[in-house]
Amino acid sequence: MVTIYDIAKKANVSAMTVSRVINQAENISDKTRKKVEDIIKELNYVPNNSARSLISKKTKILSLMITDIANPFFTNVARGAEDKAMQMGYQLMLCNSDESVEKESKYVDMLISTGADGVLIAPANDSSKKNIRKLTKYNIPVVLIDRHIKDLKCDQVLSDNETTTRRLMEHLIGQGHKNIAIINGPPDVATTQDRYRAYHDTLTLHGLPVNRKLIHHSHFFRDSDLSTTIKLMMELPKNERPTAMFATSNFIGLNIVKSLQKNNVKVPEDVAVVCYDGVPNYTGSEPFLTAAEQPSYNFGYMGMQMLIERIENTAPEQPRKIVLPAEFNIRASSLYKRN
Amino acid sequence: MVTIYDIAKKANVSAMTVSRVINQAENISDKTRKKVEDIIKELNYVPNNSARSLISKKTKILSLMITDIANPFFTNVARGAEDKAMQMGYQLMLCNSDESVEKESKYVDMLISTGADGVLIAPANDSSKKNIRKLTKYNIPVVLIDRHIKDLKCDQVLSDNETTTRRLMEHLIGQGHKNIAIINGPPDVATTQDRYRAYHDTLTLHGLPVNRKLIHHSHFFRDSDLSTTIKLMMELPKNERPTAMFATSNFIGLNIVKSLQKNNVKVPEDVAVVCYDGVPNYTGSEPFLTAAEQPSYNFGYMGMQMLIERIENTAPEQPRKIVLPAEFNIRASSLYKRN
DNA sequence: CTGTTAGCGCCTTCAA
DNA sequence: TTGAAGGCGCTAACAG
Repeated sequence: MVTIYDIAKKANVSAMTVSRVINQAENISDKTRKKVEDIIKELNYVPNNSARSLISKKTKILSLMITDIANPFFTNVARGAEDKAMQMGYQLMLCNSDESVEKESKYVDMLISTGADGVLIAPANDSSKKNIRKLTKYNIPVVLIDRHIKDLKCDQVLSDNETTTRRLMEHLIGQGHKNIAIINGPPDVATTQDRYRAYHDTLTLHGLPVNRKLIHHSHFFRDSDLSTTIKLMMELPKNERPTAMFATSNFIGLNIVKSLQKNNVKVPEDVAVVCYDGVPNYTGSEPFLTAAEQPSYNFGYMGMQMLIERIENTAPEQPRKIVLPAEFNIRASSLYKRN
Repeated sequence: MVTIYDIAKKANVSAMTVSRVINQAENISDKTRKKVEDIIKELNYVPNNSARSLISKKTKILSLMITDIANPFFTNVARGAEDKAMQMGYQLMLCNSDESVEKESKYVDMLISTGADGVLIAPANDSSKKNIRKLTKYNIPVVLIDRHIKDLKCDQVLSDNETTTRRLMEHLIGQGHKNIAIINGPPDVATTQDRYRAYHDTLTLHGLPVNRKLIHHSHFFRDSDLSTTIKLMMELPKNERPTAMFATSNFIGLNIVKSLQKNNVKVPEDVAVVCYDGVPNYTGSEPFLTAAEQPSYNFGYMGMQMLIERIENTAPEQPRKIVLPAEFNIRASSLYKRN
């Protein structure tokens, strides 16, 4: 390994001078700078970040902690985050928590050990609070994306849960639906709670009842069979039976549609479906599912920007909150007017 | 920051003893070990990896260099790579090269600086050789995935380009197609070359002509309009006009189908389409495109495994080559028999 | 403008 | 089984 001392010796200067050249210091004569730079190139010298970090306490390493990179929402988040990180001279560590606070905790320890300069995190659930607290305790700035956590003061990039849910619901109500089911995520996740509240409030606002039998919690995984839930709901007496379903996340929406079809319930004739968040359309054909598409790339990009500003102390002291609106795409799955 | 000295002082032992406890050394009395461990927990001590790396020259950081995490093939590669890395106690750095050797080169320098223990890479193109050479020059093991590079001796996980291409082609030939176009990737990428060769050989083997007018190079990006190419081909005299197209990558396949439809060419009636590699089906409906689906997760998982074995010196000295077969899914886009 | 000294947190080596 | 000294590669602080 080539060190600054090797460079120094060959250039007949001190190691300090080499260090100055590397760090673009001002007070160096052009001659020595040139000489040192030439030798650096000649010997293929690359500075050792471990040594630098030991002194500076900075690693230029950031982390993106998400639940699963294979979920298209997070795939785009990652792409946005990495773009911004690279642009600002940072490297990005990828961590998949799989919705598990324990796995998250392992990563947190690794990140502290590594000396990550900051973490952009979509927390697994409300219990992630202790993981995040641990990070901040070690002075590692954290920016929350997608899911906020109560009583945790930090920058965040969130979806406009209230507006988006309301608009999806009002679309259904406008189509004449009265019994609207909600297939939601796990109860201990912020988005689940916020979207439920907006669901509840919108129903109430429009004078519609909130029926506990039409509320179901699923998980976020791809490919889960919701047949049992659907059967239970479809066997309700006609005055309670849902004619529409609100899925609070992308995979839940897909799973509902699949499970409905599997159980011979026609979409949208028997049951209309709307979905919070979408998925990429990889087919040539028209997408089917009505969805409020989130600007996922920007969750990553803007989150990263806030994180780096926080790290580099160019951010206002007060925690900032960015709320990103969704884009509505009304499609066939919810287009069937009822009386 | 808590250091081993803080622990040592509080435990009335030397820093060395603390270090031994951390590193699970054998020769420590149970009593002192217990005492030290308790204090470590009490003070929330986390070892400083920069300091450790400075001595050990190991960072427990690996890199995954791919062209774009948003391509579903690489999304799954990333998931597989990260799973294996985490399982073996490594962290994973994500790098998107965007098919650019220059961007790749920047990442390489950062990775050398960071002291990455190894790199799993899908090289941008043949010119990536110098980037990889640089890594190996710094004794950073490299494992190639998806794209090999001539005269570069290292472990690799590749697709079975020859067999897969041949089977896709023979499926088309079996359907009665004689003029089969190939919409390939950029010429300087290994998979482009290998798949072209197999395309060429299969045609020849079956006594079919290879027509230069039916050979087109596209790039790998999502959403590119292939209308010009398609028009040119469809305006050929009937005896040369393609009745089938072989797309050598997932997004190319999608772009072809879209562009064909846009130009009022019916798939599969006018032109059948087969595709090397697939995309996730996020719709409830049947997928349309005939595809040889690659076990992308395993590219990442097995590649990572080989990389870690190489790093930890548990691999045979000879470079290994794993060839993963594809799964054939014949679908509507190629099911239309010709005479 | 350039060099010297000391030390970041940890571990290797040797000694007790 | 434990400890002391020295150094990994680099840079802050000071000196010249």
